[in-house]
Amino acid sequence: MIKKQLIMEKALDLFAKQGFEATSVQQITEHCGISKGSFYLSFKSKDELILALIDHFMMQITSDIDYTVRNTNDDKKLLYEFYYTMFHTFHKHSDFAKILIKEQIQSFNEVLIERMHNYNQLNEKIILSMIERLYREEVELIKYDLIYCIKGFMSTYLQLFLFYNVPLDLELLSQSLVEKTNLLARHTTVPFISQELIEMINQPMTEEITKEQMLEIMDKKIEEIDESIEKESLFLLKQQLLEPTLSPAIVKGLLENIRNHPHCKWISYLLRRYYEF
Amino acid sequence: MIKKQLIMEKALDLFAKQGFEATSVQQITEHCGISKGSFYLSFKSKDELILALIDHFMMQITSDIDYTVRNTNDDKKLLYEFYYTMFHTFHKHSDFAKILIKEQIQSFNEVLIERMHNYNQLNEKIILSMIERLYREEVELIKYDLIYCIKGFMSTYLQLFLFYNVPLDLELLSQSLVEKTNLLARHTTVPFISQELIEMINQPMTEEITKEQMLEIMDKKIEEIDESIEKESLFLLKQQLLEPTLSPAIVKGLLENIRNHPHCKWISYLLRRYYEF
DNA sequence: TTGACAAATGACTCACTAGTCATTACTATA
DNA sequence: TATAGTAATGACTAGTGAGTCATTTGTCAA
Repeated sequence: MIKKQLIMEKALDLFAKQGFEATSVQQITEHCGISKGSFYLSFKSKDELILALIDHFMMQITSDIDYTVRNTNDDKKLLYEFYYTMFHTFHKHSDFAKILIKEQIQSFNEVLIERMHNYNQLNEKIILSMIERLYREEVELIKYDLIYCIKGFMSTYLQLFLFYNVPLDLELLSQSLVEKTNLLARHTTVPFISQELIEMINQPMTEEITKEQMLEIMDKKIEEIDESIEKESLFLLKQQLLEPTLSPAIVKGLLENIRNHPHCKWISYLLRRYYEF
Repeated sequence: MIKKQLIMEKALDLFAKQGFEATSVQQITEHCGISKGSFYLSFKSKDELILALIDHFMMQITSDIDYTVRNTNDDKKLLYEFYYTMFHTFHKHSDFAKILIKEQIQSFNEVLIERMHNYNQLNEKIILSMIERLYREEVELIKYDLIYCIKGFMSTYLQLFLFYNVPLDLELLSQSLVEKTNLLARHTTVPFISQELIEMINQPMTEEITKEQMLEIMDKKIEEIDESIEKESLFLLKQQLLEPTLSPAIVKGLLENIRNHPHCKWISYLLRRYYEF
């Protein structure tokens, strides 16, 4: 167990400096003063190591932030405490944070991408709960945009103190972001990210949607919709899905018909993926 | 020449899917239907290829945005046109954009990091010029924060349409960001990023500052400052730099004295790096 | 001291990569 | 058609990396 921690610590060092791909197991074991074989007694593979690191730190970071949000009773202080804790915990684990930002995950294995996706959703949930508690129905239409703005603030200002090791005043930074967040929450009138868009995004990317699921959604939407063109298009597309008879050009045209209908974005997206347009 | 473009195109494909490191020259040439030797007739190395790609696209993207900002005469439309062009150009080159986000550069060779740093500064300049034109002295104190917020918006919303290939309404997105930017520009009162901080950051990271340059800065600051403690601390630190006589603890204490003085952040940062505190 | 078990080692395998270069295929001119 | 010059090839080199496993070292109870 101790060995495992040693390896994780030293590997973190090297990953933060050189990146994951560029660091060999050899280097890690040398840096630990152990043999290569020994490494494989603690971890089945290099991938298992990075997974352990990500789990270890993401759990800490996530729970730090979650704890703060749950245990700050004073609503007036909530946003400030959130930002402060977030920056503070990332600062505490800055080597890990560097890895997180450098390796945009993406190119790793499936398991890892899935895992990061989950942590991401978890964090979004925490932010959402905070927003809903602070602003109530006032932000109903713009709450998802607010999440994205907060995440935007986090990422740009994080870069600042991770990659230029400049001394920063976290208190001032948090204060400044509190003001910005309040401004956006109270005065934004043009929402961009709708409930539907969020559903599209949070759909697990890997999993394929089945034809049956699509048919189900289409049935529901056909009932919901009043506009005749869209309704008929949707109906024809449903027929096409059950029994392909129409030419690609027609299918594409029908898809175009429903593309901009607010209730059809999700299904038109699925269909486009299905037909590989 | 044609060959070069073919390679760049196909490589872009693979890099966007798998990442730069994970894509071998072999794979690229297979994807092009040419031999390995042929690759090396067009590019001296794999690094030269990624450099060519980055230059090719960054120049296009940067000049697209710059053109729009320079040629939009109507101030009322400027912000909108900026966002729209930015998203539009990144969308047009979405494979490249993916690479840009995935490979956080960082772990590449020196030349590339330097190059990206330059494009980054160029883009910040464009944004700054836009902000100054739109809001004049109204934003003097918060203009750098505004740049960072705009960059934050850009990066989060870019992620949205790069990694979930969801159909997005760029016009609405741009409108929505215009509103947010205006809100922040007109009502923010708590600045975080000062002129001095920006100078710290834009300092080329690779180049080492010489003792002489530090002495020069210190002389200037000693004259500027009125507060006696800070002034004396700075004076002692200057003596120490010329002729080390004080113990590390004392030096650290003196540094602590000047750390929070608004005029001394930069020099205290340099000194801390110099003494490796 | 011995024997049994666990922990640790590092030489080794196998797969893969960037980059080279002698050879071959192609092209255009005389 | 012959020839010179260019473009393209792919087997090859030299190197690296992840992961394995026969062997050695350490530990502790009898």
